[in-house]
Amino acid sequence: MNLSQIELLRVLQETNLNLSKAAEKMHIVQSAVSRQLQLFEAELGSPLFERQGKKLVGMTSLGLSIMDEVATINRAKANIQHIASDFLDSNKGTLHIATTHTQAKYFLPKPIARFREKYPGVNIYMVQASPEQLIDQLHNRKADVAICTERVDLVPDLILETCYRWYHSIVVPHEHPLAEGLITLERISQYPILTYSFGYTGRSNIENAFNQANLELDIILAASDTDVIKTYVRLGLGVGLIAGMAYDPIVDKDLVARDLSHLISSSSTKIAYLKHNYLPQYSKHFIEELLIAGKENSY
Amino acid sequence: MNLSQIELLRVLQETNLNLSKAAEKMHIVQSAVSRQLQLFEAELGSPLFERQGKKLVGMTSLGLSIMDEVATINRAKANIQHIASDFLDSNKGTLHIATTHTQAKYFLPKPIARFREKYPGVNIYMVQASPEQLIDQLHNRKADVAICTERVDLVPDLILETCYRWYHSIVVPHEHPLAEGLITLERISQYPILTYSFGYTGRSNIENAFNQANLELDIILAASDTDVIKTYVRLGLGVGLIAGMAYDPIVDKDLVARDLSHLISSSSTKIAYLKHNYLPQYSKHFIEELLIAGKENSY
DNA sequence: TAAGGTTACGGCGATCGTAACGATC
DNA sequence: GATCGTTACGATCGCCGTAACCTTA
Repeated sequence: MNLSQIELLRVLQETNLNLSKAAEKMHIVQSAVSRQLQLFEAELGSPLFERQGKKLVGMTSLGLSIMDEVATINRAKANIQHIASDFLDSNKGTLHIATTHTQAKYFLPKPIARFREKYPGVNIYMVQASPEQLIDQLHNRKADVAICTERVDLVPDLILETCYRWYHSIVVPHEHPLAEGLITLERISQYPILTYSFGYTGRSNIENAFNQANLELDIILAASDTDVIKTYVRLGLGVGLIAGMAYDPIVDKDLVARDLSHLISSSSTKIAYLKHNYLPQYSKHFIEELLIAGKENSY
Repeated sequence: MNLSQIELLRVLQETNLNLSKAAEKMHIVQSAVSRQLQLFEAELGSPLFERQGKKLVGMTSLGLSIMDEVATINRAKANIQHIASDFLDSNKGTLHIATTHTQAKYFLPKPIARFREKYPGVNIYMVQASPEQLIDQLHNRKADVAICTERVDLVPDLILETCYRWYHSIVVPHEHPLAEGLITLERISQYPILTYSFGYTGRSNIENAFNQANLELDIILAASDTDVIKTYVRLGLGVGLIAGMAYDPIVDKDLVARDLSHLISSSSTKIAYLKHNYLPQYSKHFIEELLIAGKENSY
């Protein structure tokens, strides 16, 4: 058994059990891959893959039952390499952050600024993506840390930390009826709504609140991006239902924000990163900064 | 990086960083080990070991920080091998049980008999040892499962399952004053005591009970073995303070057992096995049998 | 000087690449 | 015949063992 054989198993999974593709990925010729697989199976004493003729069409139960261990070894190997390269120059490196537009624009600026002060040598790459993509980014190791609100529960091999809690608000032009008076779900539901796309920024909490009150929402625009929503609110298309922190009293002074904390339950923005994955010191520090910034926030 | 280099790191730890001993353990010459270590350090870019002259005297912080991953890889590798050899003939194999005398004699016979009925092809090796040794047996992979009462809490990388709870009893000859009347700690403390050695079979619970009552015990004999205790009780040396389940109404009919459940808090016998360690199907079944037998017991 | 570690060098074996072949769609 | 996998064979590179050498208790 050797590490390239272990790696081969991983690559084979990624290539739908195609030996030729796997060989390409591993920068060796296909025949070498074929032999290595045979050698490994011979060493273990029984096949790891089901074959139809010569084609690999699936894994044997033995193959399946060792894949956990295979993944563990590959993870640990990558971790060793990261730890070592990290050690060489501990304050240089790259931090990959995956997040959604709302977080990137309204929450991250402060913690990122603080982080850059402390680690000026670390390059920051920010990837914007949908909540589901965020998790893929982590799994593909394209991101070290993800920050988002929805769809991150119940994913195993992720570590989740609640960063901060916040409430939704509505935003309307000053002359809109909802700019005045007591806000209720009933009143809101009488107007066309502009809010986040499904799966974004606490959208599910919005759904739940109105569903429970047996009210239907007339969502005429769904965007993944608060700025788009605000733009169309300004045009008078309807009521913007956005994250409270996305209202800026200065920039948005032509709009009125009304807090909905009594109507829609709080959403929590979370920090997610891979379990069993080595994070360099500066990444851990960044997470610290996020948590601190989260505590300072009170939207 | 390759698996033997990873293994080398483990072996070096076990040999107090002695390259020659490590080479011996790995069945290669010392110069090969020296070179492999250099190659690995070169690959990672910085040394893993502190050196005084040429001698290895400790690990660098890099070395220390990768040892977790190293251990993980070694574990996973061993697991793969176990899973595979297990797969070859799933109902043959060997089950190594580490336990103390009391468990071996009074608790294990029934679950082991049941286990043998279901897996007649599995050889059972039982190692008797002190509670501390039990844990070493697990870590050294000399045992798959350990069953014992004391000293197993707070050890990381062990999985613990409570098997059953039991109480202490005293045993005395029929003519002894304690054979009659209400049993109290005060009464017991007036006689010479024969009980378990320190660290064995709930001994710490005994200590605690008498300490809290501000009573001193005159322990004139401490054995790791209930039979020794009973033998000397028969000779009239004093009061035997033993695990309740170690009194056999038939074999020990010349002795009287008095329950102490109202005086000494219950002890719990636990099943311990290594986290992250592959156990074959039959071993898991054995643990099931232990839990079942534990539930049936009511000492 | 014994014990532990490094360096130099030759040889062997593991693994790769080339290439021809076999199977399956 | 295109794709995918296996087998054969020669070449290469990695790794081991021998052996001489260095260093420190």
